[in-house]
Amino acid sequence: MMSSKEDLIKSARLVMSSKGYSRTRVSDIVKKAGVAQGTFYLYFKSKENVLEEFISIIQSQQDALLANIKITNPETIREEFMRELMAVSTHFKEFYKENSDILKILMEELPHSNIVRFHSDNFRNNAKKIVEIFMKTGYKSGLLKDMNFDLVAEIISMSLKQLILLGSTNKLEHSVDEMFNTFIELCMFGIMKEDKRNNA
Amino acid sequence: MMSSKEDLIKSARLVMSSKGYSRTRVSDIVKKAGVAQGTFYLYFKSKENVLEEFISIIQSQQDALLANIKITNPETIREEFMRELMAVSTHFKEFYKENSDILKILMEELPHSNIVRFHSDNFRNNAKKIVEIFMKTGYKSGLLKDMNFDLVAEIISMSLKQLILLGSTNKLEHSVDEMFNTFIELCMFGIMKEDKRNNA
DNA sequence: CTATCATGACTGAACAGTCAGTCAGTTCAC
DNA sequence: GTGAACTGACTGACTGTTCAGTCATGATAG
Repeated sequence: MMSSKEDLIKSARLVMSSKGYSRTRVSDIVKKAGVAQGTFYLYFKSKENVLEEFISIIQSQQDALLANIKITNPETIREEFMRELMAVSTHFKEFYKENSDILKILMEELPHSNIVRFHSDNFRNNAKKIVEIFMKTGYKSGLLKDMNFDLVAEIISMSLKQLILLGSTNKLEHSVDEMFNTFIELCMFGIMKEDKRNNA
Repeated sequence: MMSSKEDLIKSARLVMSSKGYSRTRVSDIVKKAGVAQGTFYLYFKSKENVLEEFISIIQSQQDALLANIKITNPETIREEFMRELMAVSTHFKEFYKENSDILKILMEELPHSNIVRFHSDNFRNNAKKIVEIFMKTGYKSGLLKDMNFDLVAEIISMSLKQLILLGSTNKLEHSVDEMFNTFIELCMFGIMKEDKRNNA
């Protein structure tokens, strides 16, 4: 048996991720949850308060994600490095799959809602930080090129973000998993043939 | 001397790209344009009609972009290929810079507005098509690896899209130009050192 | 005089948020 | 064991506001 609050959150995730926050009516949410309009306001101060609820869900999920990610040690060999990269990317994928609906809602509102903006830096920076630490480790081990890692981390976490949005918008020719893996391969090796590179 | 309609479009670009379509009020637009509420409806059937206006602006700009892009011939050598790649990416950058505000508005509304969705496939496919043709040409010339080019084109155009969004949201530590160039480098060569690759 | 362009007060629908009231369930006094 | 008193989750009709869109009227130019 689900509580009314759980019903409401579940409905809000569903409706808001398909219609977007602004277009979603409180009446849509309560109708889907099968409760009265007033019940909504027993559990949420306002419509916007739902976003805060979402943020706290993401924050706790993110803590769990970070706890699972081990940073490679600097003496890592290539095989070890690749194995750990795969492990990290698998954790990321799972996190995104679990929360793609909420993440989509929050990211769409990010530029327009002060509440979301206030909390979101935290998430973006954490994603970026993981990528960055990972790359610096790879560089120290002599596996990666010398690049502007801050910049590359920004680009990679930005693209991952876009993948999340696409993932919840279902009209994809390729699965998110497939895109995720290819994206990582692309970032690691590029599309240029290696034997042609030294001609430059 | 600007016409009222030009004023209104300029204002709509400004307000909608910062507040988003749903949160923008017609009264915001007319206030910024310095005309009365009724004047808006002399030039636009409805608020939503502004989006259609935006779409037609993008479509004509896009036609100009496509006209400028030459596809490399299959016997291209590496230097020629890279030069053409740079030329294409420069054209893209200019197109994005010119229209980033409108593109941001349309992309945000894409999952929620039937009007935008209806027209947007066109734009997304064209961006993807250019990337794809370019890669296939590179592959035929023996410069690029054998990959799932449809998938890679999807990923690259998706990331470019995200770059546009970031470009109009000003809170960036790196310039869009810088990110754009690094992104292309990343896609071409990856971050992995080439001499380590053959160990796999 | 007629056309076109512009105005801004007005309308009505949609919506977020409220509140007086219902009712199933629980406590407790006798 | 009965019923009176109490609780609090839940209801949905209601309210005040916001806002897209209208229209009667005014200004200006040819």
